[in-house]
Amino acid sequence: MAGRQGTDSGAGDKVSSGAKRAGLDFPRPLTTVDVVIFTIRLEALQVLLLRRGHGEGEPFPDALALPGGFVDVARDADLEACARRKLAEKTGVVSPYLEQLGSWGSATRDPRGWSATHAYFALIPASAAETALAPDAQWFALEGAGVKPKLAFDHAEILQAAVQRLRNKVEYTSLPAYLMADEFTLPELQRTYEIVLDRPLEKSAFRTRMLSADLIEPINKQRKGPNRPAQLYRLKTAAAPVYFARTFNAPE
Amino acid sequence: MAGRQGTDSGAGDKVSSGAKRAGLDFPRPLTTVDVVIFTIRLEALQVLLLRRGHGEGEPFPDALALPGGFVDVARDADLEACARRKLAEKTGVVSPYLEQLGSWGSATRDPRGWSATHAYFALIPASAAETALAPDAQWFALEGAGVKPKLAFDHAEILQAAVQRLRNKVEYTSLPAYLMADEFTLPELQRTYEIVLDRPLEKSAFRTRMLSADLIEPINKQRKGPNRPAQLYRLKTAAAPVYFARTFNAPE
DNA sequence: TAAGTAAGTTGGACAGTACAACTAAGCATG
DNA sequence: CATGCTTAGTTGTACTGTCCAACTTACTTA
Repeated sequence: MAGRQGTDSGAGDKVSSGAKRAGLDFPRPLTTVDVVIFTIRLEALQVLLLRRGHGEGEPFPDALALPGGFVDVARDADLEACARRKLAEKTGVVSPYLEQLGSWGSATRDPRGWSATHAYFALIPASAAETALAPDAQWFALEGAGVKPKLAFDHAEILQAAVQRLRNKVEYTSLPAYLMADEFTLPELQRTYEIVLDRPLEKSAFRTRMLSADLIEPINKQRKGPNRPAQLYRLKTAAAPVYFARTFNAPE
Repeated sequence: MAGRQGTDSGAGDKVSSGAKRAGLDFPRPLTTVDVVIFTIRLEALQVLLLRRGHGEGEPFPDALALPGGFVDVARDADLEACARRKLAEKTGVVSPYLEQLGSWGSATRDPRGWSATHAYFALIPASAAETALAPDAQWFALEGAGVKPKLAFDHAEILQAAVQRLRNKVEYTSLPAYLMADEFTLPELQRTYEIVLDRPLEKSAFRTRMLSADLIEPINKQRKGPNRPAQLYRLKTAAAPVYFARTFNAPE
């Protein structure tokens, strides 16, 4: 039933007398936005988590949680702006890759009442992962049972969905490019893919795919190391990710 | 922006005296769920739309809109249950393919105030597309400029996102199987793919892909027509869709 | 019996990955 | 300065699955 409304109300929801209209004078769910922020640190995929406070009425005191919070109807023009705000507040990072992940809402996920969260996931380069980090924020590797320690709300589920979505898309997109610094070598990019996918990739197929995509371009510089120097590349367009027509190998 | 909900409500969110906790005693966005319901009718991909009423305070009177409405915190255990409820109310269909599409929220999408909708998309077989259809609901083909006539809210954008997501996934999944009747032939399945993708597919590659996937099984029956009869198949498991390792051809 | 149409098969060309061996360029060691 | 080690990058063959087109099969209609 597409709820009709009482008199209403624009922005201030006066409850019109006896009109029982769902949504306007019925209780509204809490609305939050959470952001799963990934980076690569120490050869591992890591997520930014916050230690929650323990003020009065605060659920899940001292637990770890994803960065996020209530939508501020006065400050946030839309959901994505809200997500960017929370991202910036916690990392100082301006505009990395940000994608909507999904939403989770139920009567029970927040002890304070029916609540729905809009989850986003962001990829930021390791170089930006340290700067201006909020004091209550910390990076956690998610290998094995690493981050399992119970997260607040249903954030463990959201995090798992984010990892799954990321792994899935890395299989056939150029998303890991957003985890790289401005300049990077092909072996570094491949390593990033391998860390996210948690499996080794074929060197020559990987190079063929990346080089034939309209994704990166060589710059006039090399990365010197103890061995043969590697050609440095940079992203061609800071724009949209590339979608490949296949996964790397049988997804099974 | 005024409107706090007085004392209220939900699962008991008492507002502690003077505590100014965002979200609890701050205004909450409206929360809705919308469902994009697809089927194949008359050799075309079609969507279910509703003609809105024109009661007092109703935004977008008489406009077309996606089926949906406010989350009912008393009846809906979670968002997906809410989506299934709305799906059932409008089509009578019980449990087709239902996937979360994303969420749209902003200060301006609903004239009544800051609102966020959780969008789902559903696939139902043509056979079920007629039964128990709500009186205000109607199927619309979305060829060319078919359904362009302005939809309420940002529903045009949501619909476009749904079509894009569907087309994308059809490229490398077995989603169209959920648009089929219980028994179907391979040419019928291929035709469904072609309708959704709006381009012809190669017969032999299509057959190879479908038959080598663990998706369908032949039944001991044939579809008789004016020409050579076709083998009938059914879905092996009513369960999860199959993901193929490639798209059908270069997506560009 | 012949023509027509759609179902289903077959085979060669092609694209991109899988696998493995190879060359290239730097460093460290003696 | 030659040798060996390590990583960057290339080459070539095998294989998988699509692309493309011709072919066979089965049934209807004239």
